[in-house]
Amino acid sequence: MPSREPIDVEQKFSNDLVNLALDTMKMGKQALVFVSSKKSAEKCAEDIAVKMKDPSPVGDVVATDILAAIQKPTKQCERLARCAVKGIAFHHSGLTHKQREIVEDEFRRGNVKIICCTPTLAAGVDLPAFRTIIRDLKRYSETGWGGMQYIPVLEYLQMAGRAGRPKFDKFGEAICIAASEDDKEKIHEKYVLGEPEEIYSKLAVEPVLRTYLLSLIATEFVRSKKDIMDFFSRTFWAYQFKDMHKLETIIDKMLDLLERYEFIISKKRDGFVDASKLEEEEGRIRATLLGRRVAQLYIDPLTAHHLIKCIRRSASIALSPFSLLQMVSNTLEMRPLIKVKTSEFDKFNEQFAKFASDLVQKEPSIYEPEYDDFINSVKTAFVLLDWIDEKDEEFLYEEYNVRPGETRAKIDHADWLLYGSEELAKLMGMQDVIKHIVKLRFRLKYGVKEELIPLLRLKGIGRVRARKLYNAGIRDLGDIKKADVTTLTQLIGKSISLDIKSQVGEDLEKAIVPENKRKGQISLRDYGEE
DNA sequence: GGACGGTGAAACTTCAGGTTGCCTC
DNA sequence: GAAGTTTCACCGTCC
Repeated sequence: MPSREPIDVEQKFSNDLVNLALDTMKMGKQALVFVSSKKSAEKCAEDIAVKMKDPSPVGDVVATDILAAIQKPTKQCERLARCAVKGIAFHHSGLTHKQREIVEDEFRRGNVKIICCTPTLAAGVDLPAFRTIIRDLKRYSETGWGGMQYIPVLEYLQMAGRAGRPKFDKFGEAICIAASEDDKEKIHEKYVLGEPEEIYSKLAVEPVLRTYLLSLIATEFVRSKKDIMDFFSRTFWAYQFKDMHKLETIIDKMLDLLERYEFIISKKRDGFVDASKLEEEEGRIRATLLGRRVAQLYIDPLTAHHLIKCIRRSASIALSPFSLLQMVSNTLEMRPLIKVKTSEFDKFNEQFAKFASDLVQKEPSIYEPEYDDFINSVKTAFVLLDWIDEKDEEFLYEEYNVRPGETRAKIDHADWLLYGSEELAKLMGMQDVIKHIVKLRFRLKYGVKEELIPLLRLKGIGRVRARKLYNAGIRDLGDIKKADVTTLTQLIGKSISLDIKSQVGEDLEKAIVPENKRKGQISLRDYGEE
């Protein structure tokens, strides 16, 4: 229902967005406000919150929950909590999962009236509101023409589609804010009256094509060039692309690349083949052992190749956590990397100099275009390095300007890529590297220094409790056994003390039979860490 | 006259997000 | 390209 009667909104403040938000609340309704950056989402929420006179009835509780969702609240968390007191919130990828969940749940309960968000909330999350207010229809983009570009109509529809809650409202309102009369015309024409864009096949994206091609070969879904062409000719990509000849050239290029990386072998006529099977074997394409593993791991072959090169090189240097963290950081999968700001450029170059000898990849020249990505990967590695040095989220936010949610996402991705590296190293028979990776993954998972590893084997002991125990001189399972329960209780509380005592085989009460290992915990025993 | 605070213009900086993998003593 | 932040000059007030 694109058109309705004009709505009358009280122009109490100079900020239209604030007026609209207040108007929505006056009606007893809720709204989602879409903006184009994390910073803007936070500022908008704050702008609205400061104009609200009264706190929301359960605002304090929501704020407390938000702060409790993280070990050490950052400025961002405090900002969100301050807004939540007034029933306003912001939502973007910089929030932790728990905080996002709280904001979403409290919005559904009606305790949060307005959420200012980036497009995170447009897709995926089912969170309808009476109104969606779209402040920014332009977004910065480095690709294409650069600068600010109008977002696709499809995206606008995603956002506008959040307006109106099926069970509660008969209709919903999607409101765009225009900066000028010209802008108003443009928005009306492009978005309200416009048609959504055509959908394009994702196969056209190189990393996706590389990955799928290898996986088709690895699973023996295709066995020859002919099979490959048959398969792709039936895809949506080919349907859109039309020019099968050009498409074949692209696929040939990819096959060539995969063969050079030693992920596939194509059998030519001169191979050692039984004469009776010659015809069948001719043109046969197979995945190598390495190629099959890469496909199973679902990492981009280009990334896999980079990891393999680095692992090979690692044999000749003294491998450090930085070596491995930088190695996984400089991959497509870790993008967007944590960016080095203009003002930080010298600082990170200096800091990197101290680690330069640990590098397992070739260092690009400062004048090469790849250097940007490289130095960003160094910064990303530093963030992770500080994380395993037990720095908390607040420190990382202050030092690197990375928000808690972003830190978490980087840790998860790095772990996944390290797992992939571990598997590749196994196939390459690089036992030494594996030892390093396993240890690093463990430290990354819990964010701890090496010395805490023995204590983390215990259920109920994370980075904070392990540190408390360690500082009190209780440094391994033997120390736990010897330690007095009263001492332990003072450090980490009674129930956990009894529990860990039982985990080391001392049943002081009828303790629950402990699991030997936490779910998903990585074993270090094989690697001399007993 | 100097310290201090408030204000506004100018300069500078930065800019969304998502999924994938496992099984190990 | 534009929002948000920082820096800086300028002005008024107070001691």
